[in-house]
Amino acid sequence: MKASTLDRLPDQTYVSNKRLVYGVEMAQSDTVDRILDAAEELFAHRGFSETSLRMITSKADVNLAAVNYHFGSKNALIQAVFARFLSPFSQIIDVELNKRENDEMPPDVDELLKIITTSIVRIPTRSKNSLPIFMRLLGLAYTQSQGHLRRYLESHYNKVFRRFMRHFREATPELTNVDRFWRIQFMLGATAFTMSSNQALGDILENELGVRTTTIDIVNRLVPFLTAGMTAPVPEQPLLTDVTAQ
Amino acid sequence: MKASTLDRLPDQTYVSNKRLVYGVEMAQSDTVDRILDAAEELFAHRGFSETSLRMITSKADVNLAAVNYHFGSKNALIQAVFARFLSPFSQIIDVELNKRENDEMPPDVDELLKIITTSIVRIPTRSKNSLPIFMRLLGLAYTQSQGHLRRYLESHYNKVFRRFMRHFREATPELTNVDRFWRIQFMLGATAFTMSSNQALGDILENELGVRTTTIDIVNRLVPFLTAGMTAPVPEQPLLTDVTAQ
DNA sequence: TGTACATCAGTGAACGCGCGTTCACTGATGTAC
DNA sequence: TGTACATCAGTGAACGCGCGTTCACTGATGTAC
Repeated sequence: MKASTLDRLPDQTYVSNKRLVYGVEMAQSDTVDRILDAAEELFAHRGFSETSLRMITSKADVNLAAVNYHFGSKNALIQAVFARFLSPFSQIIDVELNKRENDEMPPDVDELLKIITTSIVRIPTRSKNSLPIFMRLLGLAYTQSQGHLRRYLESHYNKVFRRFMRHFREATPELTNVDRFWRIQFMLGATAFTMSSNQALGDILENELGVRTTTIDIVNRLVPFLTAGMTAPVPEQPLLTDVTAQ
Repeated sequence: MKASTLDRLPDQTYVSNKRLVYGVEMAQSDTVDRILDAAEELFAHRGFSETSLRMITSKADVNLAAVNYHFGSKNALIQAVFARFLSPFSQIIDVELNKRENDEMPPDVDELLKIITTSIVRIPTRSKNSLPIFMRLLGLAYTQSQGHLRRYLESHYNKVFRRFMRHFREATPELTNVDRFWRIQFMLGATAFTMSSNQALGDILENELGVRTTTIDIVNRLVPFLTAGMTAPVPEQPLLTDVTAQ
């Protein structure tokens, strides 16, 4: 198809000019992918409210109305950006958990974290920045108040999330449900935050110590930190007592 | 009402009516505080870009133009909201560190975290929600991309931050500079993120397990988690190897 | 002491701007007969 | 096979709206002489 198009270059009356870039025919509905690519990068760098459709469409080099034509609204575009990462991720995680559930020994905290990190690394990437962008988007999803996004994520990925939480419960039988809940939030926080400031933090470190850190380096440092925190003994005496009940 | 108020306070005939509410003289420029109170609550709940000056001024019950009259711009208002929390906080931290620097034993990681948490709790509060609001604002400061805010915080609080970092370095001599840098980011992340979703996470937990968690409860759980992560041994073998150098 | 002027805190209305969304329209391709 | 109509993927221009900011103005209080 590609070759025949090139062969018939003189009478390319069937193929629109827009689809012919450097003589190569682009994938069908190229526009949708171009919008998603531009949107995910701008969202990751600036946040959702701070990124306008005009920024996205001019970066993607498509018409302003194309976002509403293909996605319906800005909010639906935000959700689509997440779906493109999360659908393969949740599939990979499901496969991994299926494998482990046949084992005689249930995975411990360290192994669970390794399942997540290796699954993330295995998401099919579109560029070498995909991993930090995905991490940063996850961080933003948690910290920017986007009600529609929370509802969307909950309705689409709640099942795999709960399945994973069940494994965490089995891996930490010594924790109460409340302690475990908060420690999981701490883990998510350390991860989402670090990944969301990934680039900026890496630049600071390079300036100060002259060392370049890759996303994979950070993950390698993060896992032992999280494992230690997750499996730390629960102190008997609280540090602060709640005099004001605030 | 006006006459009887003035009867009971005969010496205050110069005080304007606006300053006399329920017979109590308000602090000077009541409007400024009302704006700050409304702004900090709305910023904490919705984020900076998502909160308009019209929301703030109508909640504070002041004229729309009053924000620009007293603060100059929306960005300057955001900075003022932070200054009201951070100025007392950095003073308290300075006093605490002065005390400890005369000790023969330098503080370890656990003690350093306790200094921070007890200092935060000691910030003079204006309402019983001040603590979660402050925590959430700190989280937003890190995760929302507000260049002006980062520059402001850096120029005003960099000194106390670096002083604290020096103590962390002395408390963790076994870590390389790079390892320590990233672990400090993990700590900041877990804290900022958890605190910034404070309210929402507490609601989820209450729904699922029927338990109410206060901000102080969360801090009590966070400190042992962070201490364990910060002092975890550094593994000799990396989990993932950097084949793609991404 | 009275008068003139200055300063301060606040106000109401308007400004221009960028936003997400809508709409009528086009031109290429697909389908029915 | 040719013709008529339908569908699809856009496009250009405009829409109304809410935004941060500005500006001329007011009325109370402070200061100088």
